[in-house]
Amino acid sequence: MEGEKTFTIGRLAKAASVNIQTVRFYEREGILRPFSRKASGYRVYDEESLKRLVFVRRAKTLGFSLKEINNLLGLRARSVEQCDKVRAKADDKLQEVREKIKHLKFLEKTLKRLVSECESRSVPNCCPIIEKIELDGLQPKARAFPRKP
Amino acid sequence: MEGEKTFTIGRLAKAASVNIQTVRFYEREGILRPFSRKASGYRVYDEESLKRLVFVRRAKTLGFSLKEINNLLGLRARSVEQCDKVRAKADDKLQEVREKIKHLKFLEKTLKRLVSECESRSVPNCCPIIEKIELDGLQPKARAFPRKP
DNA sequence: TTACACCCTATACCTAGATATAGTGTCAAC
DNA sequence: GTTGACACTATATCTAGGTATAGGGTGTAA
Repeated sequence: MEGEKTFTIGRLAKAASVNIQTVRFYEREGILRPFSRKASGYRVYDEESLKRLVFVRRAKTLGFSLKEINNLLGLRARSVEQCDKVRAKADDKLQEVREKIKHLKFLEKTLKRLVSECESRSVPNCCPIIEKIELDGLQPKARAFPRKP
Repeated sequence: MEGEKTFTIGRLAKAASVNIQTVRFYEREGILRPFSRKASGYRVYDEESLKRLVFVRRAKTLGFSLKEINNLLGLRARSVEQCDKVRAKADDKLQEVREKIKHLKFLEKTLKRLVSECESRSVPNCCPIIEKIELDGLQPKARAFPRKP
């Protein structure tokens, strides 16, 4: 319990490839507070902070807003009463994540085909137009439960 | 070749659940130009426009910027010379998409576990803390090719 | 032929998410 | 004990991606 590594804000920022101002910004936004402070006022971070920061950045690239990310990270309940609400929220997010995966897989398929057709030179003038391929299949999506009726 | 459905900007926007101003904004940004214009200056859109618009919106939720989306939609080559460059770009994007899928799948697993533990009441005080579960596993990621050495 | 919903351009404004700057304090090494 | 890298707060600025408003034209159904 002594080998716990700590970071200054600068080292944390560097480790996560994030601007140092961004780390302070996240603190103001309530997303990442330092583990503690030194007498001088210097922020002290631990390994958990780093994991959290990396998660936040990654989640951003997946299209989640800071607010959503904060909610994700706050998904827990301390009592049975809260439990149902938390479970519901987690379940909503789960559906959302699955939708994203589905769409990304379609995009993956499309890109894969584009690349392989390019490589095999099987298509005259080389590359097919992605527009056409892409957009079919991402189609209809009659929503079973419209969000805003 | 006559049954081609067309839209006014308002109908297009509605069909894609997008603000009408946003459609004009996308046009200024070079992302979605109307199929044609009426004599009055009214924009005319076709089915392709709708598909494209839906794709743009979807890609946004997957964490792509408008610039990236534009590049995705423009992935094509008209000559063999251009081909290699296009293939390379598509391949880059493909890797990126796969990374996103990977991270989303991890998030999916975590959420799934959270939901099922909540449901089974297998954990005292109901819900586990997502923070801990979440962040392990999303770890290290020593990058084979650092972006900015 | 007017009324109403819809379209046009141009421009202003807004929010999220950072990023930069100014002025000052800390600390480790020399 | 000074110097250089780094930290602090506070505030200003920037970019992306929209969204709203003003002032005016269009189209169609009563």
